[in-house]
Formats: sequence, structure tokens, C-alpha cells
Amino acid sequence: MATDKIGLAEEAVRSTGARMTRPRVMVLAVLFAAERALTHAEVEARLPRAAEVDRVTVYRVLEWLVDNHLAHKIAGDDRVRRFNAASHAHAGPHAHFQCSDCGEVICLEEAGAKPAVKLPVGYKQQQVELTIKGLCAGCVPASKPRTVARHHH
Amino acid sequence: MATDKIGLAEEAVRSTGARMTRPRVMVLAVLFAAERALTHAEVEARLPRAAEVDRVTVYRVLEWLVDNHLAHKIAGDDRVRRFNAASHAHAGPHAHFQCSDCGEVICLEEAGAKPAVKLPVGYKQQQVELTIKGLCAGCVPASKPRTVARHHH
DNA sequence: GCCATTAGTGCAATTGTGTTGCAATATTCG
DNA sequence: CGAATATTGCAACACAATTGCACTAATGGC
Repeated sequence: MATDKIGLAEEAVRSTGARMTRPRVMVLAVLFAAERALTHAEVEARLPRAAEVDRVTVYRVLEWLVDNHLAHKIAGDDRVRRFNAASHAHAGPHAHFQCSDCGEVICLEEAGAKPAVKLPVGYKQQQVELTIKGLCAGCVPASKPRTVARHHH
Repeated sequence: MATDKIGLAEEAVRSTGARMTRPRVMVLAVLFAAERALTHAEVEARLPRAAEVDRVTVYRVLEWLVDNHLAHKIAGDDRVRRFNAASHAHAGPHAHFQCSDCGEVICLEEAGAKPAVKLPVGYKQQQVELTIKGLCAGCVPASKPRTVARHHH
């Protein structure tokens, strides 16, 4: 993993005012280096072996990152939560894409306004989530032969 | 459970051309009688004890109903799948609401067009899913005292 | 109506993700 | 440095959902 991501991660963790620990820095650095949303298992796999972070700690750190607005959590429809570093680009509300074959999740820049939806009386809206389902480039059938490795569940 | 729902369910199952079995009919009847999307556990609980359907069979029947367009599946962000009978009202694409407190899911009629979102090259869009998160009438705090039972996870 | 075919079911065991309790550790602040 | 306490690691657990396989029962031809 690139050391510059670790530097960025250290700074981000420090900026929260909470304690700066190796698990927090390393997990956030992994997210910074990721090109897409990662599952808990993927984060764990990408942690350098030297880092030696416990499974449960990874869960708790991810949750902590979300609470501190350093990451955001995406619930796909495969019952797996994925996490993204909260970059400028994804600070506000935005849409997500999930591949219905391999499960890959990426963030999308949203163009256009969210449609208005009427809620029943007494209901209170907090957040709107827009998810596009489809096939990612690596999973589109009959496409030109690709060298992209398919990451299946 | 109302017997008329069972009649409707029998007809719907028969219309698929596949075998008409008690588990299929009873599960679909439960969905027909439901006022909101039900989890697997809720479906099981609402099955009359006389029906005696195995847990696993309920899972498989729900999946079968979805494959045959008699029901549709909603993935909330609490890692639990919920199922709705596919009625006319919900035949096409529509939005969902999920209560962030009790987890309740209902279908919404969507007003207005879906916003256009650009996918990366090579990606193929199949479906757009719009979910509103918020609080349902029973979970809104400080509301006038309610007699509504709260259904918590 | 009866029988053969095979789709569908039931049961047991397993997977995978995520959570909880608690003792041990390590960060921060004076 | 040394105390206070936020975090971590470990073990056990919770729970939805899945898989393998033998058994049962719905359907279609006779």
C-alpha cells in the first residue's frame, strides 16, 4: 500500500480529535487506496500482514469511520456492507451502482434532481438513496475479451 | 388468513404453468394478505400452523415467486430481505420506504422521472432502485401518543 | 383411476456477515 | 512518568440464508 495514503489517513484520523491508532490509520489508508467500495472481507485482505488487525476491530473501525464522516457505508442487495472513503466528490448525496453479477459497488455522480415521492401521513423522510443495478464492464457478457479478473462472491 | 387470498394465490400459482403446491399457495396468500413487505421470518410466523411449511421451503418458495414475477424482493439496509406480492400497483418500477428505526418497508408510488445517471463506459444499466429512508408513523418521536405496536428487530 | 417421472419438499449441517462481553493493551494528558 | 480510559483482541454468539441429499407428492400418459 502506498505510504502517502497512510500519511493522509493519519492526518484524517487526527483531525477527528479521537485517538490515533494503527488499526484506524491502516483501514482508512486501505479505503483511500481503493478504486471502489470495499467489503469488510476485502478491507481485511488488503491490510498488510504486518498490520495484524483483528477481524472485529476492522468492523469497529469501519463503523467508527462512518460515524466520523471519514467513510460511508453502502448496503447492496447481497447482504454485504461496503465502505468508501468519504472524499470530496462523495461528500454530499450521490447515487451508487451495483453489479448484479459480481456485486461490485461504485459511487456515481448524480445528474439531475431526485424525484419527489409522497410519503404516507405521519412518515418522516430522512435520506434518499438511489441505486442503479446492472452489469459492470467485467461482467457484461459477449463483450470483447477482457483481462479483468472477475471478483465473484 | 382470508380464504379469498388463498383462492387468488392458487390461481396465480397455476398461471405460471408450474406445479401447484401447498407451500407456494400458502406463502403467496400470506403476501397477498400483508399490508407491507414481509421478511422471511414474518412470512413463516403468519403461515397457519396447519400449513406446516419448512423454513427452507419458505426461502425457496419466496425465491420462486420472485423468479416468476408473483412477488418482488426488497433489500433493506438491515441485511434482511423483504417480500411483497407483485400487485398491479407495483408491477412497474417504484420506490420503497424503509424506517431506519423499526425496519418496516413499504412500497411507494413514484411521482416524477428517475434522474439520469451516467455510468462508466462498458457498464450496463438494468434497473433503478430508489429508497427513501426515514421514520414510519409509529417510530416518529414526540408524536401524539399512539396505540400502534412497534415491531422492532 | 393408476403408475412413472421428476419437480418440489423436508431435514441436517454449513456458510458468511456481523455482534457482544470482557479482559488486556496502548494512547493521551497532566 | 503514571493514571485514566478509549481501543483492541479474543472467544463465543446471533442470525439470515444456502447446500446436499434422501424422500414425497403433483402431473401427465395410459
